[in-house]
Amino acid sequence: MLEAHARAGIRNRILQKISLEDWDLIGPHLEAVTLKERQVIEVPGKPITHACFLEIGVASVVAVDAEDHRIEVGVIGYEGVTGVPLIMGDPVAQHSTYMQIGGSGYRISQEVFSAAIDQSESLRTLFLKSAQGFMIQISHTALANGRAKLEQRLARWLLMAHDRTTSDAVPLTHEFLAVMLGVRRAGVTVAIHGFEARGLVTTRRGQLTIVNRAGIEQVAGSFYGTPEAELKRLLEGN
Amino acid sequence: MLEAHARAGIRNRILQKISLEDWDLIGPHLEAVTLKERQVIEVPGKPITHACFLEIGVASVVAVDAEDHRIEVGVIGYEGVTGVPLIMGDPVAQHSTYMQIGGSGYRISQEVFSAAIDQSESLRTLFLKSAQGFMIQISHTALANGRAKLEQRLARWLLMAHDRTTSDAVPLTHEFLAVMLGVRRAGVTVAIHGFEARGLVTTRRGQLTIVNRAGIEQVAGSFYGTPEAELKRLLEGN
DNA sequence: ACCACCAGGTACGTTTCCGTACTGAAATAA
DNA sequence: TTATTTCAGTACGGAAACGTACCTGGTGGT
Repeated sequence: MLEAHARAGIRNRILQKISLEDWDLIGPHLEAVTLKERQVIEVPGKPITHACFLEIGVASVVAVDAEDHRIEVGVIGYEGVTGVPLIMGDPVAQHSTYMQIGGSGYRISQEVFSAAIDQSESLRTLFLKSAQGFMIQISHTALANGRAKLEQRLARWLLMAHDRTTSDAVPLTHEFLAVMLGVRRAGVTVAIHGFEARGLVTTRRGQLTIVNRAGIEQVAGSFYGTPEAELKRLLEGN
Repeated sequence: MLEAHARAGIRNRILQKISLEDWDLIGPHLEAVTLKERQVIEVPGKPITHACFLEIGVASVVAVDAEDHRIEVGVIGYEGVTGVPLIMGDPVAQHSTYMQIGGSGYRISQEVFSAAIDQSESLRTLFLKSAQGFMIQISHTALANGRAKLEQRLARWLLMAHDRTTSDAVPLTHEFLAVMLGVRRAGVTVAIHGFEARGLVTTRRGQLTIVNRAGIEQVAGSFYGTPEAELKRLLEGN
């Protein structure tokens, strides 16, 4: 439950963009939630119970196929909302979604969320733009997966995570980074060593800290940036 | 222009699904078009002028970044419609879209298309489901790009093309297949030889014919199939 | 304090695919 | 027909990443 006057403290970009008139459809139905790392948000094939507006933390959206091949196709943080299929009118989750970096947010039930989108055109426009931004992110994941080297993909991932966290620390094991990128754990270890040697990051057991973001951006090259710019255009734009 | 009684001959799955009431918003504004191979449909960063309902042929949707890395993220045929961003309320193309296999279809101007979606909720629901299906396709392209071998990705592509064509012939050079998959032309040549040796396809200069579809499905494994099944669920419903 | 476990460092042979490039054959244009 | 271009076949060294596996040191539990 969030009163109109409480909106000041909100970080979530989408919630911020909701107009005062639309706020009644959403705000009063929000429930503050803590989201621990590994907490499951959506399960493939199962109904989506809530949409979740993240404030802190990073959620991973992972595509899975029938033979259990899996790879992360996108991440969601304070700039977006989980439950994209709901926006598209599909109540069923297609992907596995879970918290990769713990945090907090506000959630709203599927029923209220879907009804709000149906009722308010301006709300729908907003959420559709958010979904479109996410779609662009997925496209560029496909591009990076097909064209980029491990090192570039890792750099891209770190930047996307960094965008969505408040500190420079990325509290993740090499193992999890490897699962998300769809590569070997050992491959991630070696790549991180490369970053460390160049002074781009420092590491600790289960944690990695970004020291030179510009340097990491240079490694990622243009595999990073387009979805971020496009989301900005979609939300701020015109 | 297409009168209601002319709908019988339509192959496009989305047009087929438009209700009689909604048809007035779309049908009378359709313009029959021939779509030659390589014909450009959307250019990244430029406004989308039309949505295009394909009847025959296959369109490639290609993600491009600032350094001109490019890879195909999805294909569209008679099961869908080009101009997905329009459905999401974005008038600007993000991807490069062009005909990969020539054919024909019906197009409708952006203005009329967008207005129709705004006006009719049932129409919007239909197109959103189509867009959601396309998003799933992109996700699985990302999965295949990250996890599958060249041979599996080639098999997946051939199956997706085959689904969208009327004959078993795929009139494409190895060069174009390579561009779409983001691999070397020589790599495609070798992979096709493998298929040929196993009796899965026959080849001619600039053309490839599918002989044993089941065999190709076996090669692709579960990298093929999920988006197709999900689209069916979305459109045929529940 | 001890133990069990987990994260990470490292290694090695192998596979896959790349970059490049040359050749011949087929289609197209002159 | 001949010339030209395009497409396909093939080769070779090399880079990238894989699968696997073993070992060490940090961390948390009891």
